[in-house]
Amino acid sequence: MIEPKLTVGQLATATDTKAVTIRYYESLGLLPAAQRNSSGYRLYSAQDRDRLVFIRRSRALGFSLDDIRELLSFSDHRQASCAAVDAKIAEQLVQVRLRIRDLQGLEQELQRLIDCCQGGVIEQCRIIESLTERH
Amino acid sequence: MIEPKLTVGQLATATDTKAVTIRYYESLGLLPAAQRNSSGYRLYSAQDRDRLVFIRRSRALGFSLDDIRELLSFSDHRQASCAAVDAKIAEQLVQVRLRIRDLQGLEQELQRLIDCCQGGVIEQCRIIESLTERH
DNA sequence: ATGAGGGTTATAGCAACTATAAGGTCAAGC
DNA sequence: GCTTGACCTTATAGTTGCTATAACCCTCAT
Repeated sequence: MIEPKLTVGQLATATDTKAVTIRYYESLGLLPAAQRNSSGYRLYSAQDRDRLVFIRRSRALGFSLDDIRELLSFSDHRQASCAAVDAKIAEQLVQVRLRIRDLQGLEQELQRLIDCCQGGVIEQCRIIESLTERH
Repeated sequence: MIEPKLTVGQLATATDTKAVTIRYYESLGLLPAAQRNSSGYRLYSAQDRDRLVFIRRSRALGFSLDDIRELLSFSDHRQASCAAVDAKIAEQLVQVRLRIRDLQGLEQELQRLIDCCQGGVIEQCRIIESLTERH
């Protein structure tokens, strides 16, 4: 059984991406220039779909498109050591953890602000006051 | 004692902001058009500085410049109820918590990826494989 | 008077899309 | 056979919150 090729809209639906985003990735070279049918429509194979899934999964994990370009080039060198991949994932984990700590700081600050407001008018509102104080 | 006015660079230093950013805020109307000296240099009062501190503190808490525009307008209506301010902070807290949960999901995913890699070559690397699987 | 270190404006670039315009294609229903 | 609507094409501009660059002006110490 031959694989059916997908149009950009079908691929978009299949991968929960927007068609414009797919074309955007192509324009950046993250996806190869798609095959075209006789009237210029893009056609995608299962392999193209896999590559897009890879990109979207990586994006969902917080990698930048530049990071992803690198990850993709790793995945194209099937005989290379996977140490570099490992390192890249580990570094991303570090970044994510930093960001979490960051946000937990904000969370506490915001909670503190909410706690210190007793209602009433702005003039007496300790929130607005707090925001004007330097740290 | 009269207040000394600050130049943009001095204000920048005093508030840990960059001069360009201050001018940018002015261009957006977040800061009022600054007073100028005879040769066109911007001059800032303590009140201007307070407003900038407010903006920067709010940015540090993750508010967008649009949010901040709103917060500033609240703080300019000193007799209004602070309920709206409260609500805005509470909403931001919700968003921050969502983002934290999000990132904790990523954290686990990344950890899982790292755990499943046994070293070796890319071809056998379960990380790359995992990234190509749809969720 | 010259150079360093401020200041001024306008414009372009960054990431990762998203939106819009202006048009070509295709399958279905009448 | 024709129209309608949903798709496709490209190119360009907008989004957020800055940052960088260019090209110029001002001030002060040497």
